[in-house]
Amino acid sequence: MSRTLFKVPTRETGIDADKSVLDKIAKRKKSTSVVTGTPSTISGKIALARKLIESKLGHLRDKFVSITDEQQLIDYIDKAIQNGKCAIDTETASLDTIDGHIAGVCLYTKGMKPAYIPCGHISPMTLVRLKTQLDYDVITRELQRAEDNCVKWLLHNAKFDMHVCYWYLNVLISPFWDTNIAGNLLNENEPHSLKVLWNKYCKEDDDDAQAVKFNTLFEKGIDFRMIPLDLAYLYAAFDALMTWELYEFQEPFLTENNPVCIDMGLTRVSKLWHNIELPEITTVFDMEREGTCIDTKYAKELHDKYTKELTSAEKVVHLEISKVQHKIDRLAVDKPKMYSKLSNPINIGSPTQLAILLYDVLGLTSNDKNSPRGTGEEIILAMNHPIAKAIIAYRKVSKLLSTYIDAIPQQISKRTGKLHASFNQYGAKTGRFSSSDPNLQNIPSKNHDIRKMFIVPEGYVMVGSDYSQQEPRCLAYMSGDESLLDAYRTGKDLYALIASTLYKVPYDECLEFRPDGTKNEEGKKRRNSVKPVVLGIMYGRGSASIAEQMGVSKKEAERVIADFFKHYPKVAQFVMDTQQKARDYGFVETAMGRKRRLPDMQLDEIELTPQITASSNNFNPLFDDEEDDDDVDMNFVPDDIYYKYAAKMRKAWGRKQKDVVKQEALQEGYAIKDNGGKIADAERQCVNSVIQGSSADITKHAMNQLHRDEELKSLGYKLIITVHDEVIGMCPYENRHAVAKRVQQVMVSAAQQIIDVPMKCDVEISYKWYGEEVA
DNA sequence: ACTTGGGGCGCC
DNA sequence: AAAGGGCGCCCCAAGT
Repeated sequence: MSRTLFKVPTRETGIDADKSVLDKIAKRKKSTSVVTGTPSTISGKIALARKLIESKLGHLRDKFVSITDEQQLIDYIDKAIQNGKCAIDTETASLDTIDGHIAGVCLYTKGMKPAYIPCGHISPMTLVRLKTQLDYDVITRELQRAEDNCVKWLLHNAKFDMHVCYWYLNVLISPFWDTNIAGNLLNENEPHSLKVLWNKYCKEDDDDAQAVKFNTLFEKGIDFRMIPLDLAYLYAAFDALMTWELYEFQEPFLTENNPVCIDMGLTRVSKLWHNIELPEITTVFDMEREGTCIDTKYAKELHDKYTKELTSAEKVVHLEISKVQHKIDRLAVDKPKMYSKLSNPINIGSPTQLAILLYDVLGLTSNDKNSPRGTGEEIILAMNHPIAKAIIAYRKVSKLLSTYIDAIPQQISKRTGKLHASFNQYGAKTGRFSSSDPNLQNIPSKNHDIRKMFIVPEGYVMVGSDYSQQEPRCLAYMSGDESLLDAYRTGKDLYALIASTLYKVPYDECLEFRPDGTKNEEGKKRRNSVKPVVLGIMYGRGSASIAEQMGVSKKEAERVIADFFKHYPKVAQFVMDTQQKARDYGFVETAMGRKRRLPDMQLDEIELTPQITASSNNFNPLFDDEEDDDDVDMNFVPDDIYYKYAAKMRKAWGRKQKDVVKQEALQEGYAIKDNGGKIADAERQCVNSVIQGSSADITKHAMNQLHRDEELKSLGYKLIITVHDEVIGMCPYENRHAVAKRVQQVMVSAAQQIIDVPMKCDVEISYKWYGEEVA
């Protein structure tokens, strides 16, 4: 692998260390810890950590090792190379992998003691780096030697440690396994922290080794570099051991020809793991490492502009409030409790205060039965009160300012001057990415102001590429509906085609533009009105909701939906089959075989629990003694009773009627737990998981292909952002045309390696996100 | 002082 | 009768 390293990073000596640490020292004189018993001084926290570590991990003192001798490390790496595998984990001062500090590296390979190699530890008193640790250069050299000798690195949450090794030790790690992501593939419905997984799947002895969470040993915000070396290794080395053991547990499940894998029906999942998710780790790591440029000067201008807007929006609201000051005064007398919750001036950002203002002061009513005191946009605007628009305007500006304009520049790395957001590869249970710190997947798109903050370096252009109708194409493929597939194969506009069949109007009359290029408002209307139907089916929406989206009556929507299913019968079949599969097996699968387990699909409609109360019909004083419990199944429910109430609950419409049935059952001595809601939720998730998850399969595969494409590599193309059906990269200005062409080819071919439907991909070249196109 | 849950809202 | 899939972040209010 010929990935270029940057120049040797500057390393902290520790002397100029964290301002936050100094702050804490300064603060400690002021703070009192008497009340809570929680130590607030550094030395107090360390003393507590010592006590806890010694009691919980003291027995590991001789089983683990702290490496501070060069030859010892060389021997360790020799063994790792000999074994061909090594678990690695890193400890850091904070969760910041770029502007923070490393504390040490944990290693484990079979035949050796789990090891901690401290390197960034400092004296809590003087903040000077401890001299008893190996030099950074030695650790870098040895890790690089292992990497060069193709050691298969086992990690948990690999991307984090890859960043740490890269930014603080200048070593690029090639991950061989990630127990976090693998864990998600094996069961997305469980917590995936290393300790929890290890305790659940690997711990052999209840009393002996017990994985202890960081938070239980260390006070919040403690800098691991200050933990003394004789303690640090007891906690840290365990992580590498746990990662190794968890890998050994997971490996058979995700190895294609292993009987365990076959028996568990994980063959396709294992392929997904090796062919997409595992390579994706490096793809995403490199993407995050590259980061995004932010136009900070422009951000400042935006700050000024929107701050002014916020102030004026606030004024408008308060002007409206001042008009009803007399009513507020009256509230002080009528409902003092309510009044006391109001600040002066009223905080528009507080839902509580806003609700009091709208419902108690102004006496307005909500149009939403489900939230009688709601303050959401729809409810407020429906009130038709002059204050409504002002509140919404204030909210809009406030959101933009606090979530984007002000927050994003703050997260720019001091070290690189770029924004290095996180892209969480298994952020969603469907397999989709999520993004955080900051979330680059919810940057406003209609308002171009914010997106224009995202720029590229001098001499570069931004290359945005997005799949056109990715999810509907997945629906066409997964359902195998010929009419739907035909629409894409003949290159027709899907929505126009659907509108044409549903409204029995010629196809050409359902397009936004006529052949001569002029706008056809009627056509646009028809086309847009069927979008909610397709989307609704993919989201598992009901007819009422679709009707609202379409702007027609519920009846009309039902007719259109029924018509849709009539014309696209395999879509209807697909929805039913998908749900039935989930009921039978407890999961659904994407195009690549990614699983979404939906255990709620296998719930009984209702659960009956016998109520042993004096008033109930089945009360029997003889069974009231606890000794009798052994022989009697206290939860026994006759079948006929179950079916009787299941049927009654099914027929009962609305909460009121259901409550009546529940009361009736209670009289007969049974408490009903209604699972109807959970099952309905799961039913909606079935189809959506398949479509959303298959789309994720495609985008992830495309990202890997783009990342590894030799032509794109030589053209200097780099990924920087992904937003579900969209991949954003950059390249040198002069290569823009070649890159655009190639990106499109790769995106389309990647999709077609997964779904057999023609795919369309639009590529745009610009200098900034949503900037004007560059020719 | 810090965490948690809810409301609200930005995106696909 | 009502029925919206998947996220993360902001703020507030209440709980520890």
